[in-house]
Amino acid sequence: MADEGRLRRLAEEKFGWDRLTDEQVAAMGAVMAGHDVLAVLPTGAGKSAIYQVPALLLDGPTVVVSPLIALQDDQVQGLAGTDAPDAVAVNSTLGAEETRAAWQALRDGSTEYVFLSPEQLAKDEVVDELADLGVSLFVVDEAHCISSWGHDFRPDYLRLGPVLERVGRPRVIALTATAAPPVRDDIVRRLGMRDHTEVVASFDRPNLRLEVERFTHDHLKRAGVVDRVVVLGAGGAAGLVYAATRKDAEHYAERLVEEGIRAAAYHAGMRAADRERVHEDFLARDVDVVVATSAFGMGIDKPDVRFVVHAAIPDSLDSYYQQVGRAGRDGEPAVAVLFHRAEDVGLQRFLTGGGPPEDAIEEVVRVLDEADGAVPPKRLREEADLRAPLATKAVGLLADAGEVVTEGSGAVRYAGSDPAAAVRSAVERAEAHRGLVRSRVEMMREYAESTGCRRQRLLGYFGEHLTDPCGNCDTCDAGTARRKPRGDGEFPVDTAVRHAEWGRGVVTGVETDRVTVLFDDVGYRTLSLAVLRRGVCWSATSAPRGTRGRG
DNA sequence: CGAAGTAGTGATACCACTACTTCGGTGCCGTATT
Repeated sequence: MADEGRLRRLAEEKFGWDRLTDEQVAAMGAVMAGHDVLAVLPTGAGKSAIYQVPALLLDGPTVVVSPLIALQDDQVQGLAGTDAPDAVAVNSTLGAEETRAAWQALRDGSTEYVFLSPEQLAKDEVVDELADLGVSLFVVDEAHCISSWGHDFRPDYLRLGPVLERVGRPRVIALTATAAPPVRDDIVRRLGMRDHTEVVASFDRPNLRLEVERFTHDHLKRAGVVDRVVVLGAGGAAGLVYAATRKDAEHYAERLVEEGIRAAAYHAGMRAADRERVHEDFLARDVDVVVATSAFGMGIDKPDVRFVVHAAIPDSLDSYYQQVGRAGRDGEPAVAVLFHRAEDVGLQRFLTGGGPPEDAIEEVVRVLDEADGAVPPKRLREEADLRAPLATKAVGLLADAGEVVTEGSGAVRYAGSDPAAAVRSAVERAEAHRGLVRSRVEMMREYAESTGCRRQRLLGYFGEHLTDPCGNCDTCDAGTARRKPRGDGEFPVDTAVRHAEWGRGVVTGVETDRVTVLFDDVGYRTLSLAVLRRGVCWSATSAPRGTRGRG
C-alpha cells in the first residue's frame, strides 16, 4: 500500500530507522487508515515509532499522555536528537512563562508533540487549549496504568475518555508492554476506542528461565534471597531484586553490600536526587544490583540485566511479568527467581484491598448533596471528615458511577438524583473492583504454588497458549510439569462460560485438570474440569473481543 | 493479613509472657515552609 512506503521513508529520513517490524508497520497502517490502535509490544520493540511517524502525516499536533515526568523528559530529549519536529512536556516543573511559550510553539506549528500527565488533562485550561489546537492524534503511553492505577491511586486516568471527546475525538493510540486480555478490554472501554485494531506481540521470552523457591520460615527465605543473589551477581552481573516494602528494600541492599555486592536500594521514600543517582549508576554499571520496590522500572531499558529476584510476590502476574521482563532484553540467557512464602500473600491482600468503606462513601454523598454547587476537595475532606486518600477513592468511585462530576478547578459536584442509589452504585463498583484485584493476587499465588509449567501458566494468563511444557523452568526440570493439558480440546482459551453463582466468564488459562476463568463480576477463579463437565458451566464457541493483528 | 514493636502484667529471673497498636506501594499537583 501507498502509505506503507511513505511511512518507511519517513521513518528512515526523519528518525534514522532503516527497518520496521511487522507489528510497527501493521499498527502505523491502521492509524493511517483511520482506526484507533491498541498495541501491546515488549519494551524495546519500538512502540514510540507507532505514533511518532504517523504524526508527521497528520495535520495537527500529537498529544502523548505519559504517567511519569521523567519518562516524558526522556521522550522529549529522544525526539530532539532526530530530524523530526520538536516536542515539549507541559507539567508543574514549568514556570508560567515556559508554559505560555510551550503552547505558543504548538500553536504556530514549530512543535509537533506535547507530553502531558493525566492530571494535566484534568484542568479545563489545558483541555480548552488542546481543543483549539485541533489535535490529530491522541496517544496514551503505558496504557495499562488506566486499569491498574485508575481506581484509587491516580483517578484522572479514568477521565481520559471524556477528555478525548472534548478535544474533538482525534484518533487514539494506546501503547503498553503488558496487558492481559481483561486489561486490554478495560483500556478499550475506558478510552471509548472505536473500530479499533489490536496489535499484540507474543509475550513469550524463551531465554528467560523461570523459577520459584518456596519457604515456610521468614529467616530462611531471607537468607535464601541473599545467598542466591550473591551467586547470581558473582562477577558483576547486573540484576534486580524486588522487595515488597521499602524497609525490606533497604534491608536486602545492606545485606548484599556486606556480602561484597555493589547493591543499592531504590524506593519512593528516597530523595529524588538519590533515586536518580541509583538509576544512573545502574545504567553506567557502577551499581550491579538494584534492590527496589515496585517504584523502579518503568522506562528502564537496560539490555544486559541477567537476573530478577523477587523477595516476595507482587500484587499480580501483570506486575510480575512486567518486572521479570526487565531481564534478558538482549536475548541472552537470564533468570527470574521468585522467593515465596504463603504469608507474603497477606501483605498484597492488604495493599490491594484498601477501598473506601461504605460510610465514607455515604459521607461524601451527603456533603455533596447538601452543598450548593461544587465543593472544593479540601472542604469536602473537612466536612466529610476523611483523610485525603479515602476521599479521593470515594470520589473516584462515584465519578466512575456517573454520580458526581469533577469540574476544572478540581471541585466536585453531585450530579445524580437519588443519593441512596448513588451510594449503592459506588459500593457495588468498589466491591467488584476489590474482587477483581483480589483474584489477581490469587492468580499470583497460584503461579507461585503450582507444580505445572511456569511458562504455560504465565503465558496462559496473557491469553497465549503454549502447547508443550517449556523445558526452561524449575517445574519442567523437576518433572512435575506434565504433558499437554487434557482439557484443552474441551475448553480452550477464550471460551465463554456461564457459572450458576459467578455468572458470565471467559477461559483465560488451561492446565491438566483445571481451567482458569475470568468472570465479569467476581474476577479470576480456578475450576476443575470435572466441575465444568458436570454442566455447572455452559460453553459457547468464542468470546467477543476487538479485531486482532498478529496474535 | 501478618510482622514488629510497645505497653502492661506478674512475679521477683537486670525477665517472660500476652494483648494491643502500628505499619505496610505506586506519582501527579499545589501550597506551605525552609
